[in-house]
Amino acid sequence: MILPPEFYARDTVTVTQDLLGCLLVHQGKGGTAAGWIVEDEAYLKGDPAAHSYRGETKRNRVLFGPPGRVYTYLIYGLHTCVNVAMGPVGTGEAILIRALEPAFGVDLMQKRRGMDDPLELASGPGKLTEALGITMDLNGTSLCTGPLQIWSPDSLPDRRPEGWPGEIVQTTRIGITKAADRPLRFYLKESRYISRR
DNA sequence: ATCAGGATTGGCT
DNA sequence: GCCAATCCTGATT
Repeated sequence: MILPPEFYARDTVTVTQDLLGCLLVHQGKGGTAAGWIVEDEAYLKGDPAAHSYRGETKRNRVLFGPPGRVYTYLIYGLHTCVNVAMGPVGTGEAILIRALEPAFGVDLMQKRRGMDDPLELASGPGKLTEALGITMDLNGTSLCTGPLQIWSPDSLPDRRPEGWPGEIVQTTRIGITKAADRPLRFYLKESRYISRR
């Protein structure tokens, strides 16, 4: 089943861990594709590394809306990254989804990425958006009612992500310069589908 | 109006 | 390991 609004209306770090093993599904142009979430990061209130740190702007305004909405942004003029807006209205917290294990629509993901290796299809924040066809027009849509959704792994008992349920590893976040020491990155220890750098 | 820099990736040394 | 690609946003002049 699709994760309900109540799932997101909880502590951000808790939800960041609970999202591991859940299925990110996108019903987009060209078809549907999905992957298990195996790596993600939390960006909190008062966090210098968070896009919301300097207050609300045109770009980050969905972060300050209700939890459970999609926040997308363009990085390095090349790649789209996808987040879940978190915290009560006005808080501006977020969860960055960093890596997926391909699960459904793998052929479509391969076509979009222009490569075959399942280990490389969605093992990074820019890779996974390309593989699922996630673009900036999804910014602000609801994960509970929109074309991009997150499903509970318990509702799909026939297939399981590698290493789930299992040990969750917590480390520092990747690719940031501010607040680089905060341990807010989480991933499934036994998964081979984690981002490299 | 201008400009520095970024929650990345892929290719080359 | 190093570096270019590529462009939008936010801060500054």
